[in-house]
Parts: sequence; structure tokens; C-alpha cells
Amino acid sequence: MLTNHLFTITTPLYYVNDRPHLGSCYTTIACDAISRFKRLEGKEVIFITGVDEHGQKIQRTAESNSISAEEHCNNISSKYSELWNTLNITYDRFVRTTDANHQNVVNQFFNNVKKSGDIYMGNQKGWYCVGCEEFKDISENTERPQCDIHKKDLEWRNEENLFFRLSKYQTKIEQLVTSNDFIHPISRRNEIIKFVSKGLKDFSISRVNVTWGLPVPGYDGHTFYVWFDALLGYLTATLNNGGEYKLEQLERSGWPADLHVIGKDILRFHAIYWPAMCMSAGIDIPTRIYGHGFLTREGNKMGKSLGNVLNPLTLYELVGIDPIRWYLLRDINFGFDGDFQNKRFIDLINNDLANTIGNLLNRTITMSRKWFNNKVPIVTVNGNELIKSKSVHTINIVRKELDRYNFLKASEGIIELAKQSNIYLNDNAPWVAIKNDENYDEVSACIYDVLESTRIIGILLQPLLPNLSSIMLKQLSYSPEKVWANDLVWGKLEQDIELPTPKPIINRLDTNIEI
RNA sequence: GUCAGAGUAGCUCAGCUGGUUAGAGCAUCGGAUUCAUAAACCGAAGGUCGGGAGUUCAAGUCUCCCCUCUGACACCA
Repeated sequence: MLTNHLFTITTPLYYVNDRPHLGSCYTTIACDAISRFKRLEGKEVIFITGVDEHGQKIQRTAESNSISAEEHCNNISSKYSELWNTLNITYDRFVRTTDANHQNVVNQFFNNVKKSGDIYMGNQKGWYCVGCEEFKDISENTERPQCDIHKKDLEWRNEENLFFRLSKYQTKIEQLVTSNDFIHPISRRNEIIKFVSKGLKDFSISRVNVTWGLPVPGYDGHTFYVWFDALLGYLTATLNNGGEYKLEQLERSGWPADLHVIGKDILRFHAIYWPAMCMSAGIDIPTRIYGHGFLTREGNKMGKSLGNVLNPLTLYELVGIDPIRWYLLRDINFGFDGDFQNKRFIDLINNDLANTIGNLLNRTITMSRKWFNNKVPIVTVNGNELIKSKSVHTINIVRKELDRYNFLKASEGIIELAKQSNIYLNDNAPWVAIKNDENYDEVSACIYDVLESTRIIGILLQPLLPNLSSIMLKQLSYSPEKVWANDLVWGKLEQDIELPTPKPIINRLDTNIEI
């Protein structure tokens, strides 16, 4: 397999403690946009997503709902896959850490790491919060410490755990994280560099009191802790291509991942633990880690306690997929935090999609049909070069920015072309010119130019708004190819072909709706 | 607490190595138009650039102090 034609991208494996929220949607939609872009650029993409299903927290949630952990995981996992299907996410693999094959991969990986001499038995002791399920960094001499979050007394625990020798990889990890392209965005890279420079400590990879997890081979009572379970899901998913689940098969299956897209909260584990683990297991390390920001709502954190969590499914049923994607991709600077604002959401959709782009398509097709026998005009004179050169310019910008995962800049470029096209129409006023027969050829050229720039807008929107894009192109009687290089050429719209009656490509949102 | 980043029009942000009247989009108001989803187009208003001091012929842009916010500071799925 020609690996340079492959592009492997992953979302995090979402923890199935609760149903999916807008944050996981954001990550997944970003990955979807990247995947679609890469495919359009001619790559063969392996788009991996999935769920992380083990751990005490899940066990406990299941218990509180009086169902088995398996049942709980099945419920929530299907909520995820169903949501991705509803949102038309083009994922190729959906991995569950409860898959039998996953255990197989985990065992192989663990054995490799063990052979490298990087596993040892140690003691994990400290103040432990049952609610948080973690050890707190509080001095041993503290009397009756409490958990800040749960306001409960902490328990002193001294637990036998297996450890991974992360400290051994200090130098290699330092080199890795300081290299230019490994961690994005740069602000986060600096945090990681600083963290690593303070010295890496070994970390525990097993738990003794958690039954809902994968057993560690050779160590009775131990189950793998999250990082030696969940992260390996990427490998399991990569190997899920009809072949054998052998680590030796990874390289010809699309590993290493070209891009792990994750939330900033788990950056350290992906940028430090994970590559060190891969080095130890003798497999290639991923090429790039991209930590994106979090979403707030009207300036506040989204959370159950505030009762302001935005349910993606509700939002979808209210406005459809295009507004959601447009808002997340065009308004949030990928890599930074974003704020979801009701008013801004509505303004953005109505302005960009309905008014600027939608109306451009509508008015241009209407004119073309009205004056050219329901068809695309036949051009006999050269049009103004302005819109053509503007289009070519926009194509370059959008491709360049998408290649950097800068959806915001790419979107702005597209909007700019739509604005220029609207201005071009207003400046040339073909509806005035057409009243004089002498201008017929000139008007043909003008309308064709704008139909063409609108087609290019439709093509460029494919990775960002696949649904809206396809509606636009259908109205322009244009069928795009799988790879967009040939579509992104001026003059591809056939002349003298029928144009159907245009319909609004998206309805304006009522400015009074509450999301 | 320590370190890092940020505080510029109502909102979201641009403003590279200091240099003429501080920019954009959205929101607001006005004009004009009708091909179009009362859309597009043109224009106006709107900022003592967090506060204070300093360097300089000149500071949003450099230095110092203060205030506010965000993030990191190891086991947070």
C-alpha cells in the first residue's frame, strides 16, 4: 500500500460516561472537514473515531442506573455512532474498547513494552478521592484533607500498581515536543515543552480495584488504567481492515496516524505519554497532535450544574446540519476556545449562508433563466477578468488555509468571493443592461461569470458544508468529481445547459428563536 | 503562589520589527435599488487602544508598576 497516499486521522475515543455533547461534536466535525478535504485533494483517508468504555466511573454510572456496565456501554456507544450517522460524518472506523480484538492488541502492546524493560511493579500512595477516582497532590501529613470538588474526606491509599518507565524517554520526548510540527497550536506546544523540561516521572498503568477493565496478563487482579487501554484503540481501529490484528501489520494498515485531533484537556497524554509508549512498543509515533479549544456558551462554561448544555441532536433538529457546521468551523479559531452565542449563531447563518451565498445563487440563476431560455448563457465575448482572477485567488487561499486546518480563514475567503460576486452584479446591473438588445452578449458574459464563481463557491464548500454544497451544485446543474482539482478550474460550467428553478438553499433562521 | 498568554468600536477580533486622521465582520442608523430569500449594493455613526508612570521628535506598538481574565503547574478517559 502506498502510505504516502494515505491519511490517517483520529478523533479522541470518547468516554461513554454520558451521551455526546456539543464539544465532541465539534471535534468530530472538524475531523470530518479535514477528512473530506484530504479526500478531495486525492488522499485515501482513514478516519477513525470510537469510544472508550472502561473504568470505574462507567461501572458506577451503570450501577446507579441499575443496569450492567455492558448494557450501559451499548446504550451510550450507539448514541455516539447514531449521532455521527445523523450528522453525516464520514468516519471509516468506529472502535469500541470493549471489542474482543482490542484486548488482543492491548496484550501485544503490553508485552512489547514489557520486553523493552519498561514495566515494573511499584506503589502508588497518596490521598485518594473516590469521586474523582484519582490521587490528589496533597502532602502526606495533612490531616483530614478534603476533595475540593466533592467536598468529601479523602482516603489514604497505598496501592500496588504497574508502572511505565516514562522517565527513560526524557531525551527523546524532549526532542519530539520541541520539533516544529508535532504539537499544534504553538501556544500549547510551549506548555508541553515546559512540562517536559521539568522532568518526566513514571506513571501507573494498572488498577487493582477496578473490575470493569481489561485484565493485565500475568497480574491477577490488575486491570489496565485508561492510557494503556484507550489510546491503543487507535491501533485497533487502524488494524480493523480485514487483516490480522497484529502490531506488525500496523505499518501497512495506515499507521502512524497523520493527525490526532483532541481537546486541550488530554493533550499531555497524547503528546508525551503516547509517543513514549509507542517508542517502547516499537511502533511508529503519530505525526501530529492538534489540541483544539473548548466551547463556552454565552460566556459561561457548559455544564450540567449550570443546565446550559447544548444537546447536539436538539440543535440539529432545530436548524439542520449546515448551520451547525458553519458556526463551528467558520466562527471558532481552531485551536482556541470558542463561545456559542445564540444571536451570533443566527446572524452568521442568515448573513453568510442565506443572504450572501444563498441569495447570490438565487438571483443569478433567476436572471439566467429569465433571459437565456432557462439555461446557462452562451458566451461569445470575453467577460471582465475581475471575477475570474478573484476566483482563482480564492481557490488558492482556501486550499492553503484548509491545509493548515484554518477553517475560519478558508470560510472567510469563500464569503469574500461571494461578496465580490454580489458587488460585481450590482456594478454591472445586468437587469438594466438587458433592456437594450445591444448588450445581450455582454450580459451573457456577466451572468456566466457569476454562475461560474458561484459554482466555485459551491465546490470550495464541499469539505465545510457538504450538504449545502451539494444543493448548490445541483441547482447549477453541475456534478463534481471525487477529487476537486478538475472542478476548481475556471470555465467548467457547461454553456447552454438547463438550469432548474432555483429554491432557497437554506431558510433564514427566525431571529427570535432560542437555541 | 509560580510561569505563560490575553485585555483595541455594542459583540468577535486584525493591527509585522514604534511614524500621517486606529481597521474588518456582525449589530445599529441612513441612502439608493429591484435580478433575488424585505435579500444584494452604497454610506454614516461608534474607540482617551484595561489603568498609571516612563523612554522617544513620535507608542495600541518599547520599559516598569497595578488591575482583570484565561491556560499550565502529572495520572484530569
